[in-house]
Amino acid sequence: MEEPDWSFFRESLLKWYRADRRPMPWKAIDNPYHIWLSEIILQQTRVAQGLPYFERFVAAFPTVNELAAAEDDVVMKLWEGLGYYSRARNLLKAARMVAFEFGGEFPDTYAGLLKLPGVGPYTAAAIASFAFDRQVAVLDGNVFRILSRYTNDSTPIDTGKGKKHYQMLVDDALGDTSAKRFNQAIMDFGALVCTPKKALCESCPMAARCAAYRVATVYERPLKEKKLKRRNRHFHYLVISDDKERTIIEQRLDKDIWQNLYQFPLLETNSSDVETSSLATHQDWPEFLPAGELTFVKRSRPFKQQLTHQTIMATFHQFQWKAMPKKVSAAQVVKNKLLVNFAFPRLINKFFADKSLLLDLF
DNA sequence: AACTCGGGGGG
DNA sequence: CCCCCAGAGTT
Repeated sequence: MEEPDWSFFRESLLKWYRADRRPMPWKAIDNPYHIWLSEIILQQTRVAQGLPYFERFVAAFPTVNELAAAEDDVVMKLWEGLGYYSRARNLLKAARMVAFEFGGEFPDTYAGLLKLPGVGPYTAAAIASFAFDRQVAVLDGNVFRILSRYTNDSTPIDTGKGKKHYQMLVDDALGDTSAKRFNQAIMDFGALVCTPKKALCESCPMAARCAAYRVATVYERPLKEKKLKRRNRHFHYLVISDDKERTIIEQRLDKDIWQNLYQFPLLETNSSDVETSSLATHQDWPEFLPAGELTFVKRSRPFKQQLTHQTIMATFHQFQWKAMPKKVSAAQVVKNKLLVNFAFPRLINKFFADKSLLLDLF
């Protein structure tokens, strides 16, 4: 096997690249706060999906010091709907670290950045190069795909060995050109030309020396060795309102999906085929809820939410409780109009959006 | 090393 | 239905 021609790769890439191919608001200005924020938002997230969130965060918190002073729930609400909520929790931790321990200044080295919560190898390299012009190459999904194709490499990318291997390759590919420019270029190239499914090989400037293109294995690269496992879960939410237009919600604090978000009191069962009347005998039925005082109102259709590692089927059981106390255990009794201030999973917001189900409780 | 953490877009 | 997306943290 012949040695990959990295100088050809590099020169073709940089010749192809222009900053305006994918305009992004944080590209133009070397503001470490903006660059850090954008990189956290874009982890496992498409630019089109993350962009509005970036704009809203910058508008709400123009500086890292202002973000650091924010309340947790406010940040979670801004993050609502974007997924991977540990990013929002770590975002706030890191902001407070920068603001209160580093005097509002981000670390300006790869190793220093790596110590921030939520900043791993990719993000540290991205910030170090984009904000501080450090000579480090990024290794993200685009880079795995491009390099495994260019070298027709069958090394799986989802192992420790694979990650080290491709880090070596991208370091070779980078050479001594500006990492700041190279990193932008290679990720734009992956998003616009060397895409996962319909790559533009016919107009690719590197096709002449792309090993996978030569032997028609482009769509077999990169290789993964692990298979995805999914589990099914069945949620039954208790939507309990009173005649003063208040509803009971609680915060998810367990180590599970949607940590720190809010929800209605939840019962989980082994199937969706459960009578509403049988829920009162569920072992997790809240102690503060006197089943006898609840008037059943309506049961929703099943709502399906497909996540990466689980498929969730949810049913919403609406009840009326006449003599609802002001506080119920650790849960909260909230005016319906104020529910918009709390961050909910998409699944629950879909229920809110389906007004035909609400039957003038909301 | 294996597992878990969301949600949306495209084929 | 599947896979992938400017990955990271925990076990």
